[in-house]
Amino acid sequence: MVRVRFAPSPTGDMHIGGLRTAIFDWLFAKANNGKFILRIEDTDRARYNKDSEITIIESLKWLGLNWDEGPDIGGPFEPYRQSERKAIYKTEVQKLINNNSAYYDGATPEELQSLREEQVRNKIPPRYDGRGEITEKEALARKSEGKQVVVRFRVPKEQIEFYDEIRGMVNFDHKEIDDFIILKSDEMPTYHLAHVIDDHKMKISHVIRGEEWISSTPRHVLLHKALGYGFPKYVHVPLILGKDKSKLSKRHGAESALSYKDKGYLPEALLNFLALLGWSPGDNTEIMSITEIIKKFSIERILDHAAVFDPEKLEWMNASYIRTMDSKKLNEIIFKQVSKPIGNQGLGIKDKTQIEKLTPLIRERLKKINDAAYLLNYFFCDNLEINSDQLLPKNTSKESIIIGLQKSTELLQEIENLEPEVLEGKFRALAENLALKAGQLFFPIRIALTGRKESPPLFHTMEALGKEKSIERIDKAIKIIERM
RNA sequence: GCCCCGUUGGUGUAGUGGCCUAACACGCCUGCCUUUCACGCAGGAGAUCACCGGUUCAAAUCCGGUACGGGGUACCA
Repeated sequence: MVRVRFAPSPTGDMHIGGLRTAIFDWLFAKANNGKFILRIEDTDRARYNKDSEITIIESLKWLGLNWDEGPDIGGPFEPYRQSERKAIYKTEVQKLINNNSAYYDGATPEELQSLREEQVRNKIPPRYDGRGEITEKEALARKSEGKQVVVRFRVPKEQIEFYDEIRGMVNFDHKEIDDFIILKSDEMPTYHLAHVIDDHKMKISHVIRGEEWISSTPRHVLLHKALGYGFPKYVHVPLILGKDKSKLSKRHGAESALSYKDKGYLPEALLNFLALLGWSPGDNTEIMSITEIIKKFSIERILDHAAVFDPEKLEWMNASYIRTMDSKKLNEIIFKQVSKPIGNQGLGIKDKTQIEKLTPLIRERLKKINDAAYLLNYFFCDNLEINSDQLLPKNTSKESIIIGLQKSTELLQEIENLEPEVLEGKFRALAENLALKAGQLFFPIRIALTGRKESPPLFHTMEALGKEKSIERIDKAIKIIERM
């Protein structure tokens, strides 16, 4: 039975890198009919952030990465929050102490610091030498005096190796690893101890996590052995780097998962894109439904090197999803966006039917959903701002533009139903009568109607805008030109 | 410093010893379509597969070294 877990620390926002790891976890579980478990690793009280867990859960839910067991829904191995599992860790630590695999240590942070400094000064690798080891009795006495005591793991003098599913055998010399802390002075376990115990107790089959964990895996291997546990399979997935090839961080702009939601990215597009960072199906297909990705996903095809995050390609993929999206759904999400207040990337629109006829006009121009407000803006504003210079193309005289616009309003007045094909025929005829090229007439009209040089096809815009508004805007443009 | 992991056009990937005169996608450029933008379509530029050496009849693919990049070296995860 495949059981994988995503085990974030609630110390900040969920980032793209973490999200990608979660995606691989989830994909692997789904591909193998396994279980996906969410476990919150909140053993660091100093860095703990209350909102973080909420953000993490929201991010995963947004992407549709649903879990089978977790802190919110429980499961057969609850609790799924490490801070609630202290008793379990304590028992296991006691076992370790009893069989001499771990010891109490009374060295103070100051002592540790000076030891480290001395070692660095002498150009020897900074490593703890076990000087603070004390007996259980001494530890108890110290604690009652209010002094700090930790528990350290006694690293055995043996060669350590483990098999990484992506990279193969990895070897470490025991000299590289010093006696590390497994229980902190606040009686919280460290990550190393806690996750080993939990992965075992929760019957995790595959530990899928970021590459940054490779160097500490020997400790985990040792811990598994000392505790008498079996081993999970290790899968260290490549990191995601920023444009400058450094680990993705705040420097690279808003990269928290939820910020992509705010920016108008579709969850299915983000998922698809992220799945392709460090993995590929092998046949060069890129746009894939979630079902397809699950079907094709395998650990063997995960790459062993980091990938640079390219926001431009993400944007392309997002736009591609928007283009092929079901109309009803597109209407829905565009409306959701533009119904937001004006200051919040919306247009304050209350009536959904207003959007339905406009969706086809902006669909292929939309890269991100929150671009909708800009693209739709001129359909809804009452006082369109017009850059007067743009009304006069260089190749056309002021007079002929005025005449063209005037005739246009007259023409519009006569037409009953504004159908694009009909409009186009009539306006082309008008241009011909006035001895103007189509563009010479259409361009000023476009500016008058939209205030912009680019827009959806003119006559579709006219139709959407309606007769009254179109005439009104053209009249206004004529007045502007006359004043020039 | 020490340890570990990597290295195919700017970016993501394909490639698992001969089909590689290196494929696909994003981006970039040109043209077509068109009333503009976008979409779409047709082309193009861009990689001596990090470098050096070895194995082999044959290497992007296997081995070694070097360089470069990344990660780790905490009472953080």
